[in-house]
Amino acid sequence: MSTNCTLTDDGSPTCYCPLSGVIEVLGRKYTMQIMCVIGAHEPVRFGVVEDHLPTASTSTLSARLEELADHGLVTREQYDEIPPRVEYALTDRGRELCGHLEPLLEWAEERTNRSEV
Amino acid sequence: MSTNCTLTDDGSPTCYCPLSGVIEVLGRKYTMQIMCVIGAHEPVRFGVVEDHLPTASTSTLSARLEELADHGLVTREQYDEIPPRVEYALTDRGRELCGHLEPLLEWAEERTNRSEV
DNA sequence: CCGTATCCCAAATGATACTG
DNA sequence: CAGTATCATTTGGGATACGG
Repeated sequence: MSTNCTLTDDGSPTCYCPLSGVIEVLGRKYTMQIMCVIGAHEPVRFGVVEDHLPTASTSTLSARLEELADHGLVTREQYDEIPPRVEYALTDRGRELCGHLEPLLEWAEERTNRSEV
Repeated sequence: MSTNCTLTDDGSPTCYCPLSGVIEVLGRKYTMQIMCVIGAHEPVRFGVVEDHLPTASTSTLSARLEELADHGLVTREQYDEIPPRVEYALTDRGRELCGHLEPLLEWAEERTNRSEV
């Protein structure tokens, strides 16, 4: 249930031993990016997300989106029009998460652009 | 090189299309946790990290640690004593990263403890 | 247009044993 | 103690084609 981590001997932050719930999803490929893409462009259609993650396949994107919806991080609004339209947006919790993710990705991006590929 | 993302039409944050560098490593299992464990206990020995991530195998942990070192996020200090001792700590960049990771994991932990497994 | 269903392959993780 | 090497396995992810 909890972290079962009582070793923080120097008063610094606790650690986060268990690997469950949201973290597992976040670890999957493209998940963090998807969250941020939605956060930056919501409401956003499937195709747009796809455009932003050109290297991700349809099925992967679909899977990620579903997982995120299952975890209550994004909403999926379907409009029965012709042509069909579906819009994804963040839930309140998703927005919370995104607030943490954005600075992280920004940081990672900076660091990547220095010397690595 | 860059994000190639110029679609931020509403003035909100940019998005982070490419999946490279640090993010790739962060996506691997246990990476975020390892960073935070080191951050909370540095300098920390291999066995201690292992104790904090009971479900991770030796080889996985070893691989992660090496990747993190390769990316300049952690340092590895080896003392040629008997018994051998190795200590891991964060680099400046690692600490930066950890600063982003901690709130994220904290948030994730809270959320996980609510209803999910 | 927005996906889901399938199949296949590659990568990643786990388990274990053995060495400096 | 701190790993590395190896092997087996699982899982994730890519491609594709078809359905609503």
